[in-house]
Amino acid sequence: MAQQLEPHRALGEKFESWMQFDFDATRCPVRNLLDHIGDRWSILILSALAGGPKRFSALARAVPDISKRMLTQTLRRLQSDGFIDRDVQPTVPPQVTYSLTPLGKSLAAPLLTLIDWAETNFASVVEARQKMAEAA
Amino acid sequence: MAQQLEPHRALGEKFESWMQFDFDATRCPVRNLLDHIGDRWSILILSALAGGPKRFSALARAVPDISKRMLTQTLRRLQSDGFIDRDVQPTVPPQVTYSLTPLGKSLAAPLLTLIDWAETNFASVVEARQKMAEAA
DNA sequence: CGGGATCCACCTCGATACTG
DNA sequence: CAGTATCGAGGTGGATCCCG
Repeated sequence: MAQQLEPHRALGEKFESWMQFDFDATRCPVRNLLDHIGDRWSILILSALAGGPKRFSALARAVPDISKRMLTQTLRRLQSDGFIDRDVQPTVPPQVTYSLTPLGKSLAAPLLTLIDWAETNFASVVEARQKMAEAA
Repeated sequence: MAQQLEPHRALGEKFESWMQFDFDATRCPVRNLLDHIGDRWSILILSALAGGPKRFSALARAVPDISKRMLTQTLRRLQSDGFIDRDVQPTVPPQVTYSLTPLGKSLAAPLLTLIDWAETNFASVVEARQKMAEAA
């Protein structure tokens, strides 16, 4: 067990040709995480919830261009992964509040680090892209 | 300028119905970054290069289940985004070495933080998922 | 060795309509 | 308010073959 957990940093000499071995991405922690929250919406939802519990409609406003379909789907996924809690108040109309679990909060920390990077370095990124475009 | 840069954390009261305003994801730093490196491979490539410059075939070994097509495509993208440099030695056979630019290195830092999280919390994640599955 | 070009299967995702 | 159901376009990405 735990035999092949980090092939992408330990460059092996055991692989000779193109991709002929049984690499299982689901057993690699990084790949596994990325396969679950590496889509377009999960990180956004998690970071929105990092500010505190929010209702379905509040999340929809926080991520303006997400559809109800994708919001629901993403929330279900994050819930089944143990990152968020879903609290339903059976009132009329119903109120459903989502919040981070302890595990979710722990994940949100490095995510917010990444978000901070994006915000503070956005100008540099745009500038770099323009320079690369000019060099064409 | 910079008028609507972070709608997903500042929950506004200015949005009343479903998605009828001109939100441009490319102008949001977080969305912009995610749209560029939020695919299945970019983060893996960047983290592989964080360990130092590597050649094409070395990267292919580092990310075992990527195809040449996707590796090339991802590298081109990261290059045109200013995250990596491409150095071609016109020998026979050719040697092409990729390395992080300063901007790429700066991005790699928060990425490695995330990767660390994945590796140290993998067991907890698996455990959480099993508990959620049982509760079905 | 390090690609490029082409073809095509999947499958994610948005749009739309309906519901308790 | 907070979803579910269905349909269909589009884009991602794998497979394969070729090249300097």
